[in-house]
Formats: sequence, structure tokens, C-alpha cells
Amino acid sequence: MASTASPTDRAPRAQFTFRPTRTGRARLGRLTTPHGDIDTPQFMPVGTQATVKSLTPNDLRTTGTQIILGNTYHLSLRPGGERVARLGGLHRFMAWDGPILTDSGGFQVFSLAHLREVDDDGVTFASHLDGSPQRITPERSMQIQELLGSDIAMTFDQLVDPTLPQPQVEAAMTRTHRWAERCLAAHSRPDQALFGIIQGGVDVELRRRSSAEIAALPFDGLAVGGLSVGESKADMASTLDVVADALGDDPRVRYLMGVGSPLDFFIGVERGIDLFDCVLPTRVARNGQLWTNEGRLNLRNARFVDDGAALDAECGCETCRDYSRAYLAHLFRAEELLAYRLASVHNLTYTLDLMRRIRAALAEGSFGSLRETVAGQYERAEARSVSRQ
RNA sequence: GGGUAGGUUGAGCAGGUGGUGAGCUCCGCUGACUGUAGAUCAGCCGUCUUCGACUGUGGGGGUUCGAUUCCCUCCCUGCCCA
Repeated sequence: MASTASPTDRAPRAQFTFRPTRTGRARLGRLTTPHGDIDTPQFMPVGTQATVKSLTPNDLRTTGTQIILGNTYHLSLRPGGERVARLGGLHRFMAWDGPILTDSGGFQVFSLAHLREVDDDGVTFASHLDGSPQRITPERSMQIQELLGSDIAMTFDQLVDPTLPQPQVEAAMTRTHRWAERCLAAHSRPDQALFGIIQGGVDVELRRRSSAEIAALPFDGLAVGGLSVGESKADMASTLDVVADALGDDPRVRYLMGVGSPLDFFIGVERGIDLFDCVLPTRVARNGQLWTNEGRLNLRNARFVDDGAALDAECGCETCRDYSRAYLAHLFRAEELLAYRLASVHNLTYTLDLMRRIRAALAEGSFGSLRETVAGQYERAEARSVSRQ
């Protein structure tokens, strides 16, 4: 049943084993890294600046976090890759001894579009901190990620708005492929895995080509990038179908970058995705939106100020165990720092628990029923929201 | 009792010495957020029939074509003097 990964011959780094399920293309698996194992499907909280905002590593453990994500661009600007290396690497620096995946800085090519210039060799950013010019190339991205010492490094890629004209999407894809080869050539750390990134917007033919070209290279894992950046859910789903078709029975771990919301996980999992990361659960938590078994709740809404109930009766996290909705509503209104921590603890616990429920459902063959249950919760919440207006 | 400075939409203010005051910051209400330049951002925040219109500058009266502005009077608040 278990099939092994890594067509490379280097490697006591990430090893992936999985078994198919009776649910579409969904897989149940385990990813082994130097800092621990990861059950898949799995969600990775985002800790861009060597911290998952407002949470300690101990908090992360209590939420069930198995692996976190850090960012090459941010950490290279501050405190600097070389400094982190001198201080013992990213795990030791931030006191998180579990697995870490680092993004390459590729997303900042997209999100900081007005602060950078792209050429075939790399990207020049105006630092968002002080405006100073910062050059990132595939080679430099690999160097920084090796200095950080993450368990999994990502290739440096270029993602673009998928609604751009096809030639521009294709140009970025082609560049991403060249850069992927350069990342492979430059990458040298034997205890660090390297994942390639598939691009191509929402164009069927480009996604097919990108999937084939990236899969042909000896990466330890395959990522799908450039989605959830404004395209419709239908486009995201159909693009994932195209990628899944193109990858066929490739045994490597599959990572859908930057996704997502509770319902997005179902879209990805049933199309063979093993790993997800997203800022959403932690960002929206800081902005007062909590994900629960009653759907999305905005704790800043007036209706919660007298609500003495637990946030989510079905959740066992510290926030739901010890505090009321009214207290959380108060903390948000008062802009007390504890609000951000308690909300983040809950949303991550919820998200990681949802992934656990998804794995259990895949094992039991009840994925469809879980999906309907969760979809119903979020639709009911939306309906409530609408009816109040 | 005398003097003086004030009274502007929930709060705090700006403005305005005869013609156009709904402007700001809080508070409040709602929404957004997808590989984090985000504990952020956006909209609303007098009333209504809301792409528009109406009302509103402590109360009352006066002068004037027209008053938030000038005059009279009353009320309220702060400060000073007695």
C-alpha cells in the first residue's frame, strides 16, 4: 500500500508515504522530516517573521500544529539569513523544534508588485522596511533558505494575476521553470528537502505544461502555486483537476500554496492535495473573525457583548474552555492583546482539528458527509448574517 | 452680586466677524481579508421617500431680502473677584 517518494538519490530529508482513499483522488499520508513527522492532509500555520503572530511555540503545540511556514524575503531583510545561521538556525532562533517549511520569497514578487522589478535573472525589491534595494535570485533564495535551515525549501517562482493576458501568464510560468532548474542546481543542503512550484494561472494548457515540466525535475515535493489570488472557486477547482490529471500517480507530496478557508480544504483534498498553508485563520482571528462549528462569527458584532456562552461548544481549545464570547468581544473592543492570542489559538485549533477530522473521514469513507456538514455550518452562518440586515 | 470665556450632529473639537457649517478624531454599526508591508483595511455613523432632499450652530425675540454671525433677553457651564 505504501509507496515511497523522492526520485532523487540525495536524502535523509523529507520522505513521503501515502495511501489512496476511496474518496476521489484524496490521499492519506505521512511526511517525515528531520524535525518530525506530519500527518497528511495537513495545514501549516504561517509564521512569516519567525513567529506565528501572537503565539508561542508552546501555544502552537497545544493547537495541534505539526509544521509551520517561514518566509525567506522577510527573514532575509530582518534579522538576516546569516544572522539566523550564526544564532543556530531558524528552529533554535524561534524555539520551535518541529518541522519548518520556508517560502522562497516568490509570493512577494506578487504581493509587493509595486515595489519590485522582475527580470530573467531575478527580482529587485525596494525593501518594505527602508526602501533599500534588495536583490533575490533563485540562487540567493536557496542560500538564504539553507542558512535558515528549514526542513523544506521552496523554489523561487513568479506568480501573476491569472486574469492577465495569456502571454504574460505564460512568460511568468516559463521563467518559473528556468528558476526551478537553477534552484535545483544551487540547492546543496542534504538535510533540507526542496519542493518545486507549478504555475500557469487558470489556463488549462499552461497548467498541464507546468505540471509536466516541474514533475520531470527531481524535487522532493510538488507545489501548486498561483491560486487563491482572486480567481473563482470554480476556476481553482478545475485548475486543481488539471494538475491532478497531469501528475497522475506521481508519488510525491502535493502542496497547495496559500489555501485556505475551511471549505477550500475540501476542494483541495478531494483533488489529491496533501499540504496547505494560509494566513487566513490567524489573520482573520486578529481581525475578530472566528471559525466555529456554527460557521464564521465576527466577535466584534454587537450581538456578542452579552453572550456568556463558549465560543464553540464543540471545541476543546483553551479559548473555548475558559472564556466566553462576551469576554472575547470585550477584549476585541478594548483592543487588548489577549484578544489576538485567544482568537488565534482557537482558529488554529479549529483548522488543525478540521484537518484531523478530514483525515479520519477519509479513513472511514465519510468525507462527503463531513464536507456537507461543514458546508452547511458556513452557509447557515451566512444566512443568519443576511437575515439580520 | 460683578466680571470674563464659552454653549456646533453620542463624546471631544474645527470652522464661521451678514449669503456656501453635515468637516475632523474618538465612540458606535457593518463588511472584507487566502505561499502576512495587515492586532489591518473599507463603508456607514442628524432625518427622510438616501445618485437626491430636508433639518441642524443653547431657548425666545428683534434688525435684515437673508442671521451661526449684529442687537435684546433668558437658560446653562468654566474661571476670576466679592
